[in-house]
Amino acid sequence: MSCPFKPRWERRKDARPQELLDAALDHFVARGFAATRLDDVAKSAGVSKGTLYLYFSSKEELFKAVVRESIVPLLGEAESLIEQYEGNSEELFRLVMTTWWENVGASKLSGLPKLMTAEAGNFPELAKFYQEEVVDRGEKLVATMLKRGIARGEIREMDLELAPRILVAPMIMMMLWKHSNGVCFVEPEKLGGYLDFYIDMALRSVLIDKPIN
Amino acid sequence: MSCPFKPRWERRKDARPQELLDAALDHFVARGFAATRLDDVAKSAGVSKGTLYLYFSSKEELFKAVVRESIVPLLGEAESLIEQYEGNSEELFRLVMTTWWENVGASKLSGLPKLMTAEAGNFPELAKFYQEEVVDRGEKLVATMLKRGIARGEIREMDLELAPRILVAPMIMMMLWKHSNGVCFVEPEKLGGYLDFYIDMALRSVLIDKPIN
Amino acid sequence: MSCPFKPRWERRKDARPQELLDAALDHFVARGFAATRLDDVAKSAGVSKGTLYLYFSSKEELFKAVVRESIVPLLGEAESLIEQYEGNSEELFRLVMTTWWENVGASKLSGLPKLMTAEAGNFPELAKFYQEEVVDRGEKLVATMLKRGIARGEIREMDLELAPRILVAPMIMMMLWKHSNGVCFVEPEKLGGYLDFYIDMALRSVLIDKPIN
Amino acid sequence: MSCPFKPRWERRKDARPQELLDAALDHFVARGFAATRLDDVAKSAGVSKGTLYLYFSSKEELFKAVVRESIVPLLGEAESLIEQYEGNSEELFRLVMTTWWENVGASKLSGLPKLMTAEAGNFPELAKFYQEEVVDRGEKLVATMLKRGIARGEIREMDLELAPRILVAPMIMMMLWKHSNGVCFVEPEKLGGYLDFYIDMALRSVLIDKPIN
DNA sequence: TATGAATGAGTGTTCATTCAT
DNA sequence: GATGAATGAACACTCATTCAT
Repeated sequence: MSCPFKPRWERRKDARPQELLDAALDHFVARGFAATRLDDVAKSAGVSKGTLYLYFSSKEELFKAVVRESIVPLLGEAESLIEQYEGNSEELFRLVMTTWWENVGASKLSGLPKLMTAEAGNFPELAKFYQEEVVDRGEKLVATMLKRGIARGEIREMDLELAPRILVAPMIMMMLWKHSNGVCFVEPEKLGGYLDFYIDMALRSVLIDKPIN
Repeated sequence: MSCPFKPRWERRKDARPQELLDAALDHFVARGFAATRLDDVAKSAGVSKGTLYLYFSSKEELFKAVVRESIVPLLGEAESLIEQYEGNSEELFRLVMTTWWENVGASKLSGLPKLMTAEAGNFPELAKFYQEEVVDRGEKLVATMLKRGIARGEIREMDLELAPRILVAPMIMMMLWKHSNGVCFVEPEKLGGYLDFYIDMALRSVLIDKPIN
Repeated sequence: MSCPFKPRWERRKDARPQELLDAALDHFVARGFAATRLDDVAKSAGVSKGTLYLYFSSKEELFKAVVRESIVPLLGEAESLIEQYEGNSEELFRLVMTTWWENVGASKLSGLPKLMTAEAGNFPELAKFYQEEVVDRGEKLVATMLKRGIARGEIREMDLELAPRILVAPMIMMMLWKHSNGVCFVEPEKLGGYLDFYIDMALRSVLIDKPIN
Repeated sequence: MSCPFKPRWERRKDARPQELLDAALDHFVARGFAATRLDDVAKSAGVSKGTLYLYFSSKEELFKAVVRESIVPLLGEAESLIEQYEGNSEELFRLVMTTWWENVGASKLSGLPKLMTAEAGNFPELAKFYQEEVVDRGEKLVATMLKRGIARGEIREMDLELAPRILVAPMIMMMLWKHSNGVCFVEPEKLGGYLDFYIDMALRSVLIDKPIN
């Protein structure tokens, strides 16, 4: 709280290797919590299984750390971007979503939604954390963007509680596709097309003057 | 004999499989494949663990059966509905999505997308099956609806490969929300609001003449 | 005891189907007691698994019955044959062993030694029964033969406690070979050669005047 | 530390496999493959059940290892003994068989024939391995001994394909007796008598000049 | 008498967790 | 700190046994 750089969850070691979390994220995203073997995580990280326990007291703690550490960098940039932006709503929405996709969707962080979708029921506290730190914050961010557009007369009036989640849904789905091998498979090179199309559709549903594209 | 509580052995073989699949779907959706214990599934279905093996040769086969049996009846209705419909595109879209939500989204079948999202990586063949029998078929259905609207001059020209998936994404997300306890939690009574809002947004993004609503 | 035709173990049903015992013997011989599934035995006999329990109260009882019923016809003939025989020892030995092989070695009863070898440790009472009814009786039979030969001056003096078992060993081994697929495999058509050779060897070791052959 | 009772974790990895194989051999010989519980094997070896899986990937692999590791040291000595021997055939045969009995028959390795007899049908590949590495090699060894005796004019001409197996049969049977509790039971102290008697009988059947004994 | 669906104890196997080194 | 052998609870799966029909 008073320490601005220390997240609320306790670090056991300051030098807690990021490699472990990286390796763990890969496996958790690919196979889910239960099906992930710590043996495999350890092997991927190039350490022994016992070493994992030097940094995380259990598989569950490792999982929580993976999620929490992954979440940190997610939303900060976008929030400040919106606050400072001076252009019109269409450009802002395009910029935010494109940046989001480049920074998150294209990185391994895109696995988080899949992870939380699959495991929320098994990790209620973690789900709550995710809900607050990502979902709520993300929706507030979009609501801010919409409110700004309405104030500028670029975006029509609408229910600002419902709109963000519906508006963002396709973006989330695109991240799920990336990690649902075979289901809703989209060739990586086509994802860009989906992104543009999605932005276009979203703008058409909120802008007063439809974009030309 | 006259006892109102049927003794265990009196259950009919014909009724069993569906009871088992129902119980299994509940557990698989709630906990995922690996974390689901067959003991629990059996208990939920009111049978012993051994009985499961009379009907499904392994946990994996049970899982596959759950997915396959759940989706078969899903899409037929919608397909014939579209074929026969004579009204305009807005009404058709509203009808299809509302019906879909009532039949699928509001039932336990809504758990399937979560299941496949979480487990696709662990069951490649099943993922392929799901992709072909559900995803592809569902998208074709939406594409047909759009094509029909374009022909009738009600819907604008658009990329019919990209549009269905983007258009449908919020509907899928709504189903995921239902089963991601805590994450994106939506109070059940609010889901109706989301549904209407979603339909409105979707229509705005495709109709030539915006709906009034 | 007082009933000359009723063996000492109790029959549960007079009409106890021989088919069940036959099928069971096949499986027990082929796979051993523990690895034999009653499902398979039932299927081989063309009945349901439940039917087995109409005739045998447990797998163990079935096994015992198989062994006991199989043993019955084993030794009676040979005993009376020896008693009545009037020729010389060489001819008698040849006759007894050849007959034995034709009646037992060539039939499915040849599986008994394998069965008892494998399961004696798990069925002590059955082992005792087999020991008394087959082994001891068989050795006494051979001892009688030898004693007769010694009295007739055809066979050398020897330890009549040790000799029978050693003398008969190769015959037992030949029965084991038949049922030890792959181990000590002997082509069926060669077994006859082994039989003749064995008889010749045995006679050489006991006759005072070596046979010519 | 200075505690005379070694704590569990201090056992060396190198020593483990052989301890496990020893314990497993005991149980497999006593009860057969199917009836042997890995729990019991582990307990006999003083480890937990899971430890077995550090060394053998399955019960079947453990069984195979037991057989394979047991036979390696079996035949080498006898082969070189025969090659170098300079005395007459009677002495050689006595020496080989006596040594064999001391080294194999009197050790727990004597359980192998029983094991293979009982389980050959369930492990075809293992049976083949045993046949080639033990049975064939053993018979070749005896054939060599006989050929040598024939060349020296001490042993009569005979079919060298049939003779070894028949000649050796009683020795094998003696090993089976040891492990067929109750069937053909021979008091341990009498086995020596059987051995001498067997050697005498065997020699009488092959030597040109009968031994005096 | 015969059936076969149902049971549940038993066992092979996995894997998170521990701990002496 | 790091290791990896060892543990044992947990769980998938089997199969002898039961019993209403």
